[in-house]
This record gives sequence, structure tokens and C-alpha cells, in this order.
Amino acid sequence: MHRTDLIPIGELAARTGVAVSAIRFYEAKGLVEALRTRGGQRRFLRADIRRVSFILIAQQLGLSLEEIAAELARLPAGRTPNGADWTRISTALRARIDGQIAALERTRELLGTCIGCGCLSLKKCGLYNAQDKAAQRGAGPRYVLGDRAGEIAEV
Amino acid sequence: MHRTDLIPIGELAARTGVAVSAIRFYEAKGLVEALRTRGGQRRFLRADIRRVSFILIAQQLGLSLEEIAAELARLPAGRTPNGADWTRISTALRARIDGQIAALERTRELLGTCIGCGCLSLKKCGLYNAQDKAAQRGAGPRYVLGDRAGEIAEV
DNA sequence: TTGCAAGTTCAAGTGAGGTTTAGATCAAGG
DNA sequence: CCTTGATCTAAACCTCACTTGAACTTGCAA
Repeated sequence: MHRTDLIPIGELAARTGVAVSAIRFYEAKGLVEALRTRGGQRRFLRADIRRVSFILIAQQLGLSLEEIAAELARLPAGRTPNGADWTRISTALRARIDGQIAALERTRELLGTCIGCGCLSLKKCGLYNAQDKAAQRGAGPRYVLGDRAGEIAEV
Repeated sequence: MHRTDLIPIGELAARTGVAVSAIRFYEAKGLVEALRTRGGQRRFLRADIRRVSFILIAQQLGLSLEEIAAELARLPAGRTPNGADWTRISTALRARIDGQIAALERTRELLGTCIGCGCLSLKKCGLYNAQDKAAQRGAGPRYVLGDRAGEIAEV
């Protein structure tokens, strides 16, 4: 609507709070697309502000960029999410949050039964069996741990 | 009590479900300590099974190895946690879980108000303001995002 | 004593999610 | 036209939490 329908990368960065370098990175990953000026500079659609914001929200919910890309790719013709898309996506995100909360609550309960007992004793503690369940993908690459959860022996 | 008070790295690995390489890595990071045989092989105390298990639990709760090391370092004389230590630590961990759950619940609520509205519009959505609050340290290094949360402009 | 699984070190690799650097080019105002 | 600031590319670098590989050495059982 404004005559500046196309915005340069710096403005997209300023509007979303994401670094310019990150936006270029997202483009390389296929999360956003840019038009180019004759000189080769990127020009984004105003709607890409929403698109990038969606990326940020989804990240907060623990989605990887790959998952986010998959979600965005489901939108026909590379559109920016509209109302109906958003309903579908946010419903899915909510399910994910529910799962995370449930996992944390289970862990908390188990931790509660352990406070004061000082057991830390594998068979009895329950927290050890909870490890695979409680997995909320803590910081860092745990590629492998997930594959062998459950084989924990007794003390 | 068993005559094998000292266990080799392979057994510690088998008992905790952690890879041998990971245990060596933990030792390098100061999370566990090992005695050495004359030949230079590591021998761990049986109690280190508990120590490593503690590392795993704390990781599930989102602590970095550095934080875990700090927690373990507070134990006098490099002991393995006993009952009292465990009470103190697990109480702290529980507070952490509570915080994580609360953050997720806030996010869920905001998401709920957005389902169907399709807004994704920064000023109105609320989810954008929630970003710093909801931070549950999703997968991957988000060192920087945390530092600039809140500077998000309007669409 | 031998055989071999399990152990050792050190350096380099992995993968996510970016940032930094360097040097060149573009766009807009004066 | 010229300067200034934004943008460009490519490649290198960063953290975290590990794994992998190469090249040897130990420890234990038969």
C-alpha cells in the first residue's frame, strides 16, 4: 500500500529484531525469499516481516529451522501465512506446548518424590526412567542419547 | 563393598547409558574425576554412577554442562551428592522446572488468544512481547536473541 | 604367555544456528 | 560527480556437546 512495498534487508532486520546476517542465513536455508534489484541487492516484501516473526515465534516453541521451513513450505505458492494457515499452525504449536508442559510436570512430580529421600538410586528414583519421557530437548545436541535411552542399569 | 570398588570407564558407560567418549569428555570438563591404574587406565568410584546420572538429570532440566559443573563443584571435597545435597539441589531444580512450566503456560495462553484471529500482527499479538518471557532455551544457540528481545518494531 | 577386548591420547569432525571479516559494489543525497 | 552508508559475496569463525579416527598400550582370562 505504501509505495515502498519492497524493503531492503536492513529494514527487515530492524523491523523484526533479527540481524541482517541471520536474514541472509534464513534465505540460504529457504525460509524466506528475496527479489533482487538490478544491482543485486535483496528486496523483501512487507509481508516478510510477518514471515520472519513467525520464524521467531516457532523457534521459541522449540521448532528447529528445518521444521519451520517444512511448516512454511506447506503454504501454497510460498505465501505468507493467512488467517486459516495461522489457525492450523498455531493449533499444532499448541499441541507441542501441551506436550512440553506435560513432560515437565511428570519430571517435577518425580523430583518431588525424591526431595528428601536423597536416593539418586537408579532403580527406585523414577527420574531415570523419566529421562526419555521428560526429554524436552535440552540445550545442545543430544542426537545419540535419545537413541539409547532406556538401557540404564541399576546401581 | 563389592571388592570391585573401582570400575573401568566401560562399565561406568554401560551403567549410565552414556558413551565412553562422553565420559572422557566430562572428565576433561571437570565433571567427574578418575583414578588411574599404573598403566594409565581410568578407574572410577562406584559412586560416580550416581554422579553421572545426576549430570543426565540436570541436563534434562536444561542446565548446561558448565552449570552442572558449578553445581557439583559446590559439594565439599568433590563428594558425590548425599541426601542433604540432593535436597538442596533438587529443590533448586524444581524451581527451575516451575519457571519453565509457567513460561510455557503463558505462551500457550497467548497462542490461544491468537488462534483464529490470524493476526500475527506484532503490536496486537502479544506473542511478540512474550518472546523474552517464554524463552525456554529451545534447541540451538540463541545467545544473541535473548540480548535483543524487546526491540521489535511494529508492522 | 599369549590373545584380544578394552583402554589410551590427541586432533579433527559434526550439526544447529548463526556472526565476523574482508573487500567489492550499490544507491541516494549534496 | 562524489561521498557516504548500506549491501553484496564467500569463507572463516563461534559455542555446545559430543563423536570419530588413528595409532598404540593395558589388563585379564585361558
